Amino acid sequence: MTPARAATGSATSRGRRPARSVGDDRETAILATAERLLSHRSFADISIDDLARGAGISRPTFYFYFPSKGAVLLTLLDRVIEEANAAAGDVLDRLAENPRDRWRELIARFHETFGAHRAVVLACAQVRGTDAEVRQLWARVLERWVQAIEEAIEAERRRGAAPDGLPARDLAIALNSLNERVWYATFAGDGPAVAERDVVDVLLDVWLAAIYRSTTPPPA
Amino acid sequence: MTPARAATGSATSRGRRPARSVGDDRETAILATAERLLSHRSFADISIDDLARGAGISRPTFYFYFPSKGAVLLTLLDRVIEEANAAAGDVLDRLAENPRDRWRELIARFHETFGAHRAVVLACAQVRGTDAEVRQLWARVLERWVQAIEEAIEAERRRGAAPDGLPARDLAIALNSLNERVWYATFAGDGPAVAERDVVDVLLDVWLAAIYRSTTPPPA
DNA sequence: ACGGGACTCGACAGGGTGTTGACGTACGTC
DNA sequence: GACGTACGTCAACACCCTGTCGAGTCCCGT
Repeated sequence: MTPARAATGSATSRGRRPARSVGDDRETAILATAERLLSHRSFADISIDDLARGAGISRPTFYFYFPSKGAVLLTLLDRVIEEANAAAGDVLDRLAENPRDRWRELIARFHETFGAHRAVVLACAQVRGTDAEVRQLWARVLERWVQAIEEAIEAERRRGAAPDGLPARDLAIALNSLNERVWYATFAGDGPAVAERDVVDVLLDVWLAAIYRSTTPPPA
Repeated sequence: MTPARAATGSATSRGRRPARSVGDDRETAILATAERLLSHRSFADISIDDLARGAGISRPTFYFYFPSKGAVLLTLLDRVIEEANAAAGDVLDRLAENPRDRWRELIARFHETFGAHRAVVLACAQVRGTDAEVRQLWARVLERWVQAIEEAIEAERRRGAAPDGLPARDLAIALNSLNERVWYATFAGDGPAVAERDVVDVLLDVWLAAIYRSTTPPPA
């Protein structure tokens, strides 16, 4: 078994020599099938057989590429996270320039990335309860984001732009949690949710209020 | 089939005459078994056979009482929600007395109720993705809470205690979402979470900041 | 004593998962 | 150009869980 491995790392397995084998196509086909099916029905309603047939292989062959259905989702999630991190870039380092605009940019970038892959995000949220690997990956990623936000808040406090208050880490956790749940509701569309058009501004408003106690934080 | 029905309604079926039949005990036993097992393993890892054996009956007999595993959880959730609503009482009507204390009371009451039944709450959050009935019940309940908070915010704005800003409904949705996700993380214990001891104060702080832009809202 | 509702379970059908073992097929090697 | 070897593939199997059906038992009111 070569193709499928950790998925905790970054990308597709670095094959030794020739690369571009048949299996590479198949693996891609499985992934593509998964994301496609996910936009029409829930993850639980997709069987391994569906994935296999969609990729033009038999069910046992699926196991040659991935150890389980969950591993496929894990790989998909991994990619979305990469993309989100890339989209976020170094916005947080340029906060002082214009806090409001930078925070908005950060939230908007995440919103775009998650929105573009809502099927994957939604599916992950749904299996997080049952799939330990997805849960752990998400926990690790969240921890990084929380730390980044925590540091940004502390920097804003140091420069006197934000008042002291809650421990920065607790605030960072709360704010990240807020976004996660609000996006979930907006993308899932069941239950009370903020309209997709407004969600970035709503989140931004709560973030600014919680961090600065003001909607117009002072620039450098 | 008498015992198990909607579960959307309030409590156990009002039997016609004699009541206290064997089935009543069995139904209770199933419910109790479910809540007990839930505190040791995830909902997905509990089979109907486990529930049946735990209640001292065979698997087919289980189906006499509940149409599915999900229906058991639904009933459990129903009870927790009743309890939460009862615990919340009319706090929101007495907001103006002392906004900070009342909001804190509201959050603390919910915290206590959910904390006391964390296994059920956690399980519901996990199956919400797969079980349509749980999802719908939760959506309905959330809608009620959102409306209550929305009205409270509007009342605070009318009396001049809270500034205008985001549409009250959007703010109410965001704040409810915040609590839900933060509690989930705290109770689940995986991934970054606010310590259980601090969670009420952290939530309160964000609520006050978002609603009043201040930690010390003015009393009547 | 009897009809019927409450209650119970053995046995089955169906569908999903994960594994095994054998079979092709390509390609590097001597 | 015969030969190993690793890649890629699948039929068939064992297993577990769900939901249902039909055949029972027990008890209560008439």
